[in-house]
Amino acid sequence: MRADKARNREAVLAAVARLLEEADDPDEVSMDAVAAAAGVGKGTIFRGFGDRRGLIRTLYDDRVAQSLAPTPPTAESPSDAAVELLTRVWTFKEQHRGLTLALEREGQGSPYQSAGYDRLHADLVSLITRGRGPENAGFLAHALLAAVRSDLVEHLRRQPDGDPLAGLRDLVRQVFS
Amino acid sequence: MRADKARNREAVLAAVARLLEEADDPDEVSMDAVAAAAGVGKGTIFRGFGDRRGLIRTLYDDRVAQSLAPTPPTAESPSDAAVELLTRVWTFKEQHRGLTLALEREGQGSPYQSAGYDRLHADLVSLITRGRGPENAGFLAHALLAAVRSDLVEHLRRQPDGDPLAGLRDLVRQVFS
DNA sequence: ACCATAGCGGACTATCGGTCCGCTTAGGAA
DNA sequence: TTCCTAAGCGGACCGATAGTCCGCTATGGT
Repeated sequence: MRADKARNREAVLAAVARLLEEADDPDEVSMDAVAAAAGVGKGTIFRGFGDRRGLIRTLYDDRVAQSLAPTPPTAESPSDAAVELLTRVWTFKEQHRGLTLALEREGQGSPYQSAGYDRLHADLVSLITRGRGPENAGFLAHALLAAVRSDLVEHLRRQPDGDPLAGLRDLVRQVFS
Repeated sequence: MRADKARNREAVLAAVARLLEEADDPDEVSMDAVAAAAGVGKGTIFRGFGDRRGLIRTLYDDRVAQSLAPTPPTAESPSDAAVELLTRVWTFKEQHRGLTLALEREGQGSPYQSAGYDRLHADLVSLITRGRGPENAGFLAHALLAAVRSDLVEHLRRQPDGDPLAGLRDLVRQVFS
C-alpha cells in the first residue's frame, strides 16, 4: 500500500471518529464534513471504504479490535458470563456513543444484519440454553440484546433513571433464574 | 374546515398507509410518492401535516385510536397485565409494520421521544413496582419495551425463531418473578 | 351571482450520498 | 539522480430527497 493511501486512511478514520463523538446525532456528520476534516477529497473516502456504511463498519471493527478483543474467559456460571458479556457491550456503547449510534442506524436502520449481531446472539443463545434450557432461547437472546441497544444507552445517558448496569444485571439474572 | 381540505387529508393518510405497508423499507416511501398516490400536490401534504414526522405521527395516532383505544381492563396480577400490554403492542406492530417502523425511525432515529413511549413506560414502571418492587423498575420497563421494538418484530417476522409471543410471555414472567 | 380568501400544487431550493475522470505524485527501475 | 508508469487523488458533477414559495383555483358564505 502506498504511503499516502495509508496516511489518508488514518486521517479519515480519525476525523470521522472525532466528528461522530462531537455530534449530537450521527446524521449531522456528512461525508463532505468528514472529507474536509480529514483534509482529503470526498472521492478518497468512497474509494477507500466503499460507502458510508463501509466507513462506519471499518471504524467500528477497528474500535472493537482495540477494546473488546482481549477476552480473558473468567470461567463462571452461564448467568454470570451473560452479565459480563452484556455489561461489556453496554460500556463499549457508552464509550463510543456516536459510533455505535451510527452503526445501528445504518443497515437500513436495523442492527440485526450486522455481522457482529449474529455472533453475539449465538453466544447468548448458547449461554441461555446452558443456564435455563432451550425454551425461547432465541427470543430471550434478542430481548437481552435489545436492552443494550445504543439508542437506549444514549437515552439513559441523557436522562438517567437509576443505575443502568445494576438494572442490566437484575434483568439477566431474572431471565436465567 | 373546507370540504376539499378534509378530502385531501383522508386521501393522503390512506395513500401513505398503503405505501408504507407495501414497501420493504419505510425510507423507500418518498413524500413525492405519497403526493402522487394521493393525487394531491406536495405542498398540500406539508401544509396539512408539517413535515414527514408529522404525517407519520398523525397516521400513527389515528391507527392507535382505532386499534388500541378500547382497553377493557381485565383486572389481573401486575405480571399478567404486563403480558397483556406488551402482547397488544407486539401484535399492533405486526399489523402495522411499515407504519411503526417508520415511526420509530423518525425522531432522529430514536423512539424514546415519542409521546406514546413515555406513557407506556410509566404504565410498565407502575406494574413492575406493584409486582416486584421499585428496584430497577425504570430500567426494566425500558428493557421490556425494547423487546417489542418494531425492527425486532420485523426481524423475527422475516426469519422466525420460535414463537415470539411465547418468548415475550416468558420474558415478562421472569422479570416479575 | 359574486367575491374574499382558504387552500392548492408544482416549480424551485438546499443538501445529501455517491460517481467520474483529468491531474498529481509515489516509488521502483535504470 | 532521473525517469516513467500507474496507483491514487480530489473536487466538479449527478440524481434523489425533504421542505419552501407563490401565483392560481375553487369553495362556500353573503
